[in-house]
Amino acid sequence: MVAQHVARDADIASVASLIADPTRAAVLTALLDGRALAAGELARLAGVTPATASAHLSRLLDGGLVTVASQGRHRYYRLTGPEVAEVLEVLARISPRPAVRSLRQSRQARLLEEARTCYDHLAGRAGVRLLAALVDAGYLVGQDAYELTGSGETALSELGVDVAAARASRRRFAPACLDWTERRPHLAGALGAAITQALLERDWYRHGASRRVLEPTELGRKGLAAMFSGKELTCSTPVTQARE
Amino acid sequence: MVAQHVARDADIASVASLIADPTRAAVLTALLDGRALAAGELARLAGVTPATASAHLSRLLDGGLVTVASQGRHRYYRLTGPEVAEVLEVLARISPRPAVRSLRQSRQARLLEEARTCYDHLAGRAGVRLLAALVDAGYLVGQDAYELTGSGETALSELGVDVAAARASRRRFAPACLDWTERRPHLAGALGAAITQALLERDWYRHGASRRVLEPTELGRKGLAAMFSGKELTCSTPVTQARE
DNA sequence: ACCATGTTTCGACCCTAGCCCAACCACGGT
DNA sequence: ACCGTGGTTGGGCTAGGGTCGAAACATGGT
Repeated sequence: MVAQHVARDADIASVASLIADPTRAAVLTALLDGRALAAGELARLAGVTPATASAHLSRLLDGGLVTVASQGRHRYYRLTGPEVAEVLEVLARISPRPAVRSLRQSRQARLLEEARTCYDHLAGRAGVRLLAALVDAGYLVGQDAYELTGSGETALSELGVDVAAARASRRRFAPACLDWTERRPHLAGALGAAITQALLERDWYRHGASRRVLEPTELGRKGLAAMFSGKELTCSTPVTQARE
Repeated sequence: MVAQHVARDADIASVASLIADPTRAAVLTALLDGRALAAGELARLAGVTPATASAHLSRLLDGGLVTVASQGRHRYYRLTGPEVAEVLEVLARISPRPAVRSLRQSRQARLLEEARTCYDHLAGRAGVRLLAALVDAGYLVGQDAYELTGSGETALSELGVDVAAARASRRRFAPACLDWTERRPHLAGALGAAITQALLERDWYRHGASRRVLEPTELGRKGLAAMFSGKELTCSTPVTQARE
């Protein structure tokens, strides 16, 4: 007697098995900031030999989770798209938070919780606070998906956000995304990405050592404080700058 | 030399590995309608012996993907919550659509595409059409997340939807959810669930043989046509009723 | 032409994890 | 108190897949 209802669903097990391996998960996580990385770099980040990494990348490629671009003798891998990043984010939401072991890791964890990119938009405490501030200021209205008000459009344009381009994109405009660490929403979608880009271009935030971590600059602290009349958006007592 | 940046993220690999096994994926999919099923029933659905299923369920339990309730000599398993269902749904979105093999499977697939539950709300072509109709009728406004208009509140209340309860729920009220098969949004969240419940209670839709499939009744066709002044919401040429 | 660097392929090893069978435990009914 | 059914546990088998070293392939620089 065989299974009565053969699942006629998509084959989620095959995709899940691609993410299920710790090495591949590390690779995907490393790509979570949306940038393209070379195979060797990914091997190093994941802590395996190039041979092993290559095998994994080949499987991820087959599964359509990553795409590759050859450039000279390098091969740059990147996530196929936001859908893949979303899967990783949603998985993280129901994954056990690992116990912190070492001081170095604990610092890393705190940095990630404070401010990071979630594929291409600001997440973590800073992301949650930013969304709250934008709503408080009357720049955004809505609940789970937001719309820009007139004053919001002006304010963001002044910041250097290309609102028109964000609107023209085929992506959802300004959906909320439940933050993985904060369990409260931050701003995602085309607008979230555009704002984050502007923050980086203005040098209000900078990529940290681990790339996904974002750190506010002095300029950024002041700029944000001015923009939202003194609301505390950045971590006032910066995480101790231990260098390893 | 060990990995340079040990990922300080959640351990997504462990959760993914729980979903990665075809048998466990089948079990989770079977639970995707939100109901609680007995261990033996799940074993039968997944096509394995009770012993095997028990081992799998035990792992899913450890991983927090399912919860269990003992009732007499039965043990009823259910998904832990909507977050788990969301993971499965999002995974399905980037999973390869399996090639249809047999006629029986093709029928199943068509039924699933036409109308099904997505955890606890209507999905598939019918779900997408329903959302479009609700927006067209001016009952819902918004983009990625919706709000109920005055006329919408009246209309849905008449249908037997408990809008107040849906609003009181801690869940997001009326977010859009990108449909896995249609790639267009259907209505999710507390309101989506409440509407679906009302449709079932009114006997406008009934559970199909495979439980996740929903089929409109004659009453439902007429009711929906009247409610939306003739818009075609249900499949006019019903899928051929082959009985195996 | 040659070498150095980055990447993939091949072969071999090991180990995890899924499967079933059989026995055991738990609960209900008679 | 006894059986029958539903469920879990332990043992043994097997297969699939992750790992690395060595070698082949590709590209760029000298």
